[in-house]
Formats: sequence, structure tokens, C-alpha cells
Amino acid sequence: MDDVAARKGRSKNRAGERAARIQDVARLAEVSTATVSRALATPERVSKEARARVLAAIARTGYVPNPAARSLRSQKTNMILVVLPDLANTFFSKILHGIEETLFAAGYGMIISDLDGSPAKEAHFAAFTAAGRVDGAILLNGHLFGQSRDGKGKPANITVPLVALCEAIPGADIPQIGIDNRAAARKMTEFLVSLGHKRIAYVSGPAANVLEKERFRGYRDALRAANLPFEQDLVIPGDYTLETGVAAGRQLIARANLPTAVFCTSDEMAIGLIRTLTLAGVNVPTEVSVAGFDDIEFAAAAEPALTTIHQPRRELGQAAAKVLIDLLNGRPSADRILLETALVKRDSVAPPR
Amino acid sequence: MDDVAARKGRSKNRAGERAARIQDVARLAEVSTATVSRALATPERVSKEARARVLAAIARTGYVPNPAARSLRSQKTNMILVVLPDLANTFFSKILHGIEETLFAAGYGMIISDLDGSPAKEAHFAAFTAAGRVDGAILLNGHLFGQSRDGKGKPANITVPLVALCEAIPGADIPQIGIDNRAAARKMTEFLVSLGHKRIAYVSGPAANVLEKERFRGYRDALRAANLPFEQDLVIPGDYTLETGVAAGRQLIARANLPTAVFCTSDEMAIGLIRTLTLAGVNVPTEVSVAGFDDIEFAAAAEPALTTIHQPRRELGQAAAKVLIDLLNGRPSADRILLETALVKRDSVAPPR
DNA sequence: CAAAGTGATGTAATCGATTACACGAACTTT
DNA sequence: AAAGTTCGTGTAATCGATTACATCACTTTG
Repeated sequence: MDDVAARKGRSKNRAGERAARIQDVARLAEVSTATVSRALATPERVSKEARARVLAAIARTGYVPNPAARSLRSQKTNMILVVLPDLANTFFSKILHGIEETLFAAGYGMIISDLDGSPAKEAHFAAFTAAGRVDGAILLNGHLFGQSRDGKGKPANITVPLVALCEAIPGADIPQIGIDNRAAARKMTEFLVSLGHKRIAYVSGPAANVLEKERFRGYRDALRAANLPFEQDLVIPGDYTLETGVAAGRQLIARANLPTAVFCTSDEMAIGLIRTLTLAGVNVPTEVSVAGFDDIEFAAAAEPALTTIHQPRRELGQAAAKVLIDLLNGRPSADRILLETALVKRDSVAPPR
Repeated sequence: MDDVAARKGRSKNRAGERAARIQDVARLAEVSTATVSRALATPERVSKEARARVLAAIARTGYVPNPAARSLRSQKTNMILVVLPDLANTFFSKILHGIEETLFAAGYGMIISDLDGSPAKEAHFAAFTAAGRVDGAILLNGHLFGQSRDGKGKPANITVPLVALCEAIPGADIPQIGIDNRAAARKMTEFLVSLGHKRIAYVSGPAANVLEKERFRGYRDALRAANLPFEQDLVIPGDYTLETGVAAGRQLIARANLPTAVFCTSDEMAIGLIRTLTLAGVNVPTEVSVAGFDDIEFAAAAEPALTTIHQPRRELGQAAAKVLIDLLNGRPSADRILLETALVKRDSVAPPR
């Protein structure tokens, strides 16, 4: 006999009994294990009396099916992996909320992987997924497991469905859920133009980022449509964080002639920028208008309240989870979903003087 | 023969082969499955040649151990459950980050449960834990699974280690990790007193909340120590959200005589309150000082920048994960850890006029 | 030189749930 | 009445990795 039980005391609770197994329930209900299993999985295929006895026995023993055994047999884990570039980023929490509630309702659990910029970690979770620890994955990090950015298709060893959320993965043949970043950025820029702004600065995201590329195109689209010149000087690099917003603000202040409006491609950057301008005595919005992107919680509470692009974050999470669940159940599913954004007009944008 | 494989095509990748099993590796390496297993788990107990052959076979087959089988046999899942009251709340994201990195480094995965105020969901995850789907759990929600607030001990059916983080669970004999809320609240109140404030309002958290009770005591401690009268009128109910901060601000404005300082027990409420006061033409901090609690990201970016109590959120997450890992490995571990808070002085607090 | 020890490996039982197949009883159909 | 259905149930194989025990080939020791 082996000693697993003795060594770890693993399946004993504090009272000392082992956790109930399907056999214990079967014995108590005076049926076979097959009948117990069927009473739970396909109750209509079991007689009323047997079912009642089984349920009574389950209640008495406190039986809960062992998931490892079930998973080993059925080859399903009922777990979904969510891959994030940065868990500490405010932007993701409401998306996660939407994912979690949808998965939960469908009987799935959520495992979170915060990549934190570590390729080793990404490789680990790719192997984790390949090993069948999850039934599917939602990727928020903009590229496929262990693949370079130009890679096509999904790696041969990953066999479970994948879904890309927010950051589209170019060339990957998996469903993509997100917003139309280009159109949204164009909409905001056009709004600024419509108020009379002619020199509109742009605070970018990380250059390699897919979102950034799309938003930048939208910005240029709007300028071109309005016959406004594109000035490289007005593009200020950022990475979506508060800190780079502050840095962008400092850079602007040091300039001879300020633009009349600044379009920041994240709310965090916009808030950092506004704060820096305000401290330097530059009034927002009377001297410089500032627009954001995302509509995070604090956008409305900022001073002045931020004009921004609203992303339906919770709905994005829900949509991605729903698509994945459809895939898992073999149901047909859209392979590209773009949710509507809205331009939210608050107080940080005004016509130029 | 059964039809699991045929129905789901589960362990076949796109090329059609099944995922490699330990037997496949064993056959290729011309050893037994026991040797393969040992080559991975206890390499020193296997000859150099056998080990080399096994590793080569693993590389060739792309073998990854099946976690369900492993878990079934070893009764370990290498998964930790993290229970949150509200995932969308900004306060938790950095804590999660700290938890995740520590768990990951120790080889554990993180499953997240957002309770969202649903007792049914809580019961589900209690059963989930009892069923052995995780090796342990970190509770951020202030009470034990399925227990009423006055319950003692842990429910008999949960046999894995639990750790309480941030919100202490009164009466539970599990390790508690957090900060000294009472001392921190006292420290902030004393700071306000030291500047000359005599009428200090208090915007509370939810009445039933453990944190709230402690912070409120700290507030009263400081008043008592300074011989200042406690006025029930100056206690304004809140629930830590931005919205109740706004509501508290409205309530204050409607009053005949404003307090000279307001201590909000969360940064979100402080930011909402400041915004409401500012819009009503009440200057912060010259007319009213406002202090917060938590030191969330936006505290520094608020206008004016928020004076608040800094909680080491990432470290809190790390500490809780570390304690849990110690428990899982049978190592002794502190059963109460209080991390240091710091009073961060920024611009939202000034002496009264 | 025999007895005991050491090291490497294989055999097969085990974890617990699911389910194909077999079987018998009750009920229909021809 | 014989043949076929339907229904409820039980038996036992199966999922894949781990590991107690057995075995065999050497080496060491009394």
C-alpha cells in the first residue's frame, strides 16, 4: 500500500474522516457508483426512488465530486485562463469583472496570469495551457503565447480555443473582441477640430502596441480630412501610464508655443498631463484642452472632469467570455466583435481662445 | 471502448496526434513509466544515462505531465483561490499583483473569485474549496466561507489552509495579514488636530465592516486624547465609493457651519468629496482640509493632491501569499502580520484659517 | 565467504469519477 | 406466444501519473 494518505493527511478534515467519495454515497444509497454518477449528470435516466436515495445520501455525506478525477476522465477542467499584460493597471479590473461574471454563470472558473513583461512567465503559461490545465484562454496582451509578433496561426501545441480581447493579434486566426480604435481616435480628433482647434498634440502609447497604431491612424485620418498639417513635433511619446502623462506635460510646458489641444490616448496620461499643466499655471481647458481615452472611473472625478472616449469595459469582458464559451460548446461564433464607443463630453475640452 | 476521445477530439492537436503521455515517453526512452516519473521528480535517483534518454524523449514528444492525473494521485492542485468582495474596485488590483507574483514564483496558480455580494457565489466557492480544487485560499472579503459574521473557527468541510488579508475575520483561527487600521486612523486624526483643526468630520465605510470599526475607533481615540468633543453630526455615512464621497460633499455643503477638516476613510470618497466641494466654490484646503485613506494611484494625481494614509498594497499581497505558502509546506508561520502604514502629506490638508 | 547493504529499475496498485456494454424486467407489437 | 423495445441498473475498463514493493546486479563488511 502506498502512503500518500498517511503522509499528507490530505483527505481528512479536522474530525479525521476522509472526504466522501462516490463509493461512499453509493454504499449508503444501496446503488452502484454508476447510478450515483447518473443521478447527478442525467437525472432523467434514473428512477425517482433511486434518485431520492442518492440525493439523501449525498446530503448526509456532504459529498462533492472530486474535480481531478472528473477532469482526468472527461478531459475538461472548467477553467479558463485570462492573460494580462499588467494586473495592477486600473483599466483591466472592470474587464475582468465582466469576464468573471460571465464565466461563473456558465460554470467556469477563472485563472489569472499577469505577464508583467516576463517572456519566461508567458512561456510557462503557454505550457500550462498546452498541458490541458484550462479549457480555453482569453488573451489581453496582444500576442499569442510564445510567438513573435509576426507569427501566424496558433502554436501547434496549444489545442484549446483562444480569444483575443482589446488588443487584436495581427495574423492570428482566433476571434477578436474589442473596439474600433481608429474610428474612436478619429471621432475625438474630429471633435477637437470641430471646436476650432488647429494645433492638436497627440500623446501616444507604446510604439509597438497595436492599439497605439490604430489610434494614431485615426488621429491622422481626422487631420487629413480637415486639411490640417501633421506636425511630428506634436507627437509626444507615452506608454499609457500616469507618469508619462506627467512627462508629456513637462515637455509641453517647455515649448515656445503650446498647442491648443492635446489628445492623450489614455485617461491616466491625460490626468497626469492636466495636473502638470495646472501646477505650471496653464489652465485647462481655457488655455489648453485635454482629451483622454478609456473613461476609467476617475475620469469623471478628475479636475476638470475629463472629456474622453468611453470603452464599455464590462461588456467587453462579457463578450469575450461569451465567445469563448460558445467555442467550447461547439457553437458558431463571431470571429470579430467591435463594441460601440462613445465620446463623453465633460469639462477638460473647450473651444480655443 | 468508450467514446470520449472520439466525441471531443480532446487530446489531439491540429495535426491529429494525441498529446504525449508518460507511456509514450517511456517507450521512446526504453524505460518504464516509473523511471520517467522519477527522472522528473527525483533526478538524483535515476542513472545519468536513463535521465538523458528520458529528457531526449520528452523533448522529442513535447511531453507535459497531465495535471489532472497528477492532482488525482497526489491530492494537490497547485492552485490558490483568492476571494474578493469586488474585483472592479481599484484598491485590489495592486494587492492581486503582489499575490500573483509571489504565488507564481512558488509554482502556484491563482484562481479569482469575485463575490460581488452574492451569497450563492460564496457558497459555490466554499464548495469549490471543500472539493479540493485548490490547495489553499486567501480571503479579502472579511468573513469565512458560508459563515455568519459571528461564526467561530472554520467550517468543518474546508480542510485547506486559509489566510485573511486586509479585512481581519473576527474569531477565526486563521492567520491575519493587514495593517493597523485603528492606529493609522488615529495617526491621521492626530495630524489634523496638530494643525489646529477642532471640528473634524469623519466619512465612514459600511457600518458592518471590520475596517470601518477599527478606523472609527482610531478617530475617536485621537479626539479623546486631544480632549475634543465627539459630535455625532460630524459622522457622515459612506461605503468607500466615489459616489458616497460626492453624497457626503453635498451633505456638508448644505450645512450651516462647515467643519474645518474632513477625514474620509477611503481615497475614492475623498476625491469625490473634494470635487463636490470645489464645484460648490469651497476651496480645498484653504476652507476645508480633506484627508483620505489607502493612497491609491490617483491620490497623487488628484487636484489638490491628496493627503492620505499609504497602505503597502503590493507588499500586503506578497505577505499573505508567503504565509499561505509556508502553511502549505508545513513551515511555521506568523498568525498575525501588520505592515507599516505611512502618513503621506500632500496638498489637500492645511491648517485652518 | 556469506550476509547485508546499496542503487537502479520495473511491475502494478492506486487516486475517484465516468460511461460503454451487458443484463434482466416490464411492456409492446405482430 | 414469440420477438422486439424500453428502462433502470450494475460491472468493470478507462483517464494518466505516482510510488510502494519487488527484483536484480553489484559492492561492502564481519
